[in-house]
Amino acid sequence: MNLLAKNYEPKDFEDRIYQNWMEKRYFEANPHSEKKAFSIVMPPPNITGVLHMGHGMDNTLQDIIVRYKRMQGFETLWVPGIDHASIATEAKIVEQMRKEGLTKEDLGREKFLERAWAWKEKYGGTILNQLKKMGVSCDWSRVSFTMDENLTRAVKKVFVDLYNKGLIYKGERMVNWCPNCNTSISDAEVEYEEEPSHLWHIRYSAPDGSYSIVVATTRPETMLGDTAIAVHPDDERYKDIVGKTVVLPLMNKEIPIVADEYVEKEFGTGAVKITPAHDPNDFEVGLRHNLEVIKVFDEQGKMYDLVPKYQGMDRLDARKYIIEDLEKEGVLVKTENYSHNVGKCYRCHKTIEPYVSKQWFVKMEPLAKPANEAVRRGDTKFVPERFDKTYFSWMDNVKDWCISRQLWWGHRIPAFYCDDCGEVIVSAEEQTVCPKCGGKLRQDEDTLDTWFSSALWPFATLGWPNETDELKKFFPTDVLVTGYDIIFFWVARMIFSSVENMGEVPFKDVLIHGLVRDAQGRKMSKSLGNGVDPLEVIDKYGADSFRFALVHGTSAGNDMRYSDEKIEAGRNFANKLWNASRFVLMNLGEEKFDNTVETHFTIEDKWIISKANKAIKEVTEAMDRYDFGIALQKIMEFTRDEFCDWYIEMVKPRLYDMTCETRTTALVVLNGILTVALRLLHPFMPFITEEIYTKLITESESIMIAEWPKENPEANFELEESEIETVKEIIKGIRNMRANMNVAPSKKVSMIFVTEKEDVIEAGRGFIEKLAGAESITIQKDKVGIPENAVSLAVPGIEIYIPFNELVDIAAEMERLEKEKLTYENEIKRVEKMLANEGFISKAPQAKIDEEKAKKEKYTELLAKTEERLASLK
RNA sequence: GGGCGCUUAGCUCAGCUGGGAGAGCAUCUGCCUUACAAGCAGAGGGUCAUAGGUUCGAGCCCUAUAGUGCCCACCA
Repeated sequence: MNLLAKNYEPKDFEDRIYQNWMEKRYFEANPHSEKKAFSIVMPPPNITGVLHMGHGMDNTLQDIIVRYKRMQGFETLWVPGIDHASIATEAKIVEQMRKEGLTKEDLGREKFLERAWAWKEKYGGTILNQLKKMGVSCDWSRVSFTMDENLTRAVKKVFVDLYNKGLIYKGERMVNWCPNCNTSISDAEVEYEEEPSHLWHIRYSAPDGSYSIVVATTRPETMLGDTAIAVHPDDERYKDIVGKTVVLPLMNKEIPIVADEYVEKEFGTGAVKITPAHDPNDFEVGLRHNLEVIKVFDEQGKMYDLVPKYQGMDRLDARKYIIEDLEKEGVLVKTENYSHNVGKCYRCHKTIEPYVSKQWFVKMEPLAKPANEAVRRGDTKFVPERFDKTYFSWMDNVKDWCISRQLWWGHRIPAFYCDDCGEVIVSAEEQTVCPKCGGKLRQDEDTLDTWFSSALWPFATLGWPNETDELKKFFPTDVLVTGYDIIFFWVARMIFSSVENMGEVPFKDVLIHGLVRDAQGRKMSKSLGNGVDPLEVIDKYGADSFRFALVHGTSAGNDMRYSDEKIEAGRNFANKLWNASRFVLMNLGEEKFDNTVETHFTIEDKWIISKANKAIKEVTEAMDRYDFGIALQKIMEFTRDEFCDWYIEMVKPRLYDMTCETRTTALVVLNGILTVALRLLHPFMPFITEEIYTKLITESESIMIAEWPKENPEANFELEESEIETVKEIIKGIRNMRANMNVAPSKKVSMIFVTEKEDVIEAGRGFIEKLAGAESITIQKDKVGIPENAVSLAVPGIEIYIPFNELVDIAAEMERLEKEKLTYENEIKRVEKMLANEGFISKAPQAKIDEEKAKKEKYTELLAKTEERLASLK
């Protein structure tokens, strides 16, 4: 016998099932399959990472999609992989070395990279193994890494191609410099945080003291590198002194006063100190006025010896001394409190510096244009749609992308320099000898931005630049699933890289999800210590409940709050399903049948079949819209509210009577409907559905490869469906009344039905007896012989009388009836108002009008019955 | 400064193209009914932020306002 364990214990089977799926190689995709392809590439987690809720959300959604499509018969590929995360990993390794008292320089590049690769080997697979606990069905035979051979080949090719097209160039520009990570970073990697600070007003005087000008600055320490003062050309206050000079305090050096439109007359004093080396706007002003670029501090933020006493100080420490000295000199006019945004490194959160430096850039405009056109055409659609605004607002204003990093861990820039003749060679192959002068070549020391390689992910993981079968079969991919926080970092860059290299978009849809927050709505973070560990949750409740919690009641693009209650709701639902299945299996016993078994459907069989058919339709539609919260809701409603609460209860008498002619039919339907529910649920809760499915009578050895249920137009039994719904209404009404009048559930009572619809009552007789506690049921067409003291209720076309005798709590019943009366009256009022409205009658669709008329009729009848009963009780 | 969300039952949130307000949890009442007390049955609870507008009809569409959150820009 295939019985289930008494209790739902996910630990007993989740790992075993996953192992089995792996052994059966269900996750693996075949590029030579005849089946239509469906593909997703996984956003690769960093090799520094451990599984967190964000991964949980992201991969749950992907797995839902992939399992759904696989069941629908697609040749489904989900490519997993990991990212070398250049800056983050290097920082971790440097930190590890620091504890041993070592620096990168001590080790040298080669030894350092050995360590980095060792790190990758050690930690690289950790998160992927953690993902397995969630039940993800990606093709593990195709794990990719952003630095493996093929990706490296792709990176080099793209770099060289873009260089040859003039879309990659090297230049001295103002970049974002992180003095802590010691590298340049891109604009996207800077995060701005508001910080309280001051606005210092400093007076710069004429050489002869005949005039002076006060500037306002938040960065007094950079004044040592001032090479001008700028004012607005139209500013009357300073008109006379433009073109003259002032003396730079502390440096005792004359600098010019220039006029430039960049200056806002209204801000501060209307005069700005210009430090071309340390401010992007000043740099531009400097270019326009041909100003000298004087660096005040070095790459580590340590002061140069412009003024010897500050030499070697950190720039932010030097600030204090400089302010003191300005004060001593009497040129500090005013100190205002001022709060402003400070750029921070998104990796280490230290203040970044605008810094002039020679770096490699990607020219963005020619790449952004066709990519934007493709998205505007709808080649790629964002879900929800509004996120295309995020994409466009970034892409439309994007500046050239600084791609070189002063790091060792990453793709080394394939540029080679000849120190003898200055020749630069960009080549995918290693070059050692200068083709021009025969001199020795040395390779660029820098590596590429991590995102340069992840941008190629959707096609490079499929083998590009080789023309692989995988690429032919699975590219472009179908959907990318990711959080809104990496739309610029990654999504945008994948799109323009793909349009450039592949001539088409990398994916048709981008499904955007929100953040998983804690129960108070705060972002989960290490520093707050409010992060929830998915592995702990899975260990305690199982992966299915975990996945349920991340999807139930959510909608795309919105953040969600995580709480234990949500997990418990999932666990409770799983438990419900478990027990219902246990019931079905117990009754199936040794029974074996296939689809040739003769069946004689009863009314409740037809009802549940019809309901299942509707559920299939609704769930499938929701799945196709990526409306997973809705889909799951529908599945629960069908499984619990219809199948468990009603159908199972209805068929119990047939099951317990071994001589019942339709007993086997009941078993066939129970088995059949349960497998429908399980298949619908499988993408969401893969383990429990598999555990149960494999014990039922089915055609497939695993639910993973079972067919997604299809709607069957022949399985809509409208009549039986509505009759059972009426019976349900009757039972609910009686239960309600009994509860209201405090009649014990065990107390059986006799009932008299007054109706013309005797066949409905006949059909439902057994159910009413069992589920509403009827002792005897009499059906008659008139009210002859109904006892005086009977309470009653009505559903359309049917009146039910129950002689409760002395048990009746008349007051409670009267109260209930009064309330019922009011409800009906209000409904009638509402409908009448609608029907009296000429606009409604003339403009509303006829179907709607008929619907309202029918309602009026129905409620009028019910109201009359209610009033009648009230009168009889008085 | 610009953009995008959110505001619906005590809490957390659904609500598709406008047509009688929903779920989970919590609360109250009654039940250990041979699948399930992680359960069953029943109940209470909402002028859908506010003010206008469009419409026969608005939680849903438009405008404004308030509160709240996020993203971008970066005027020293």
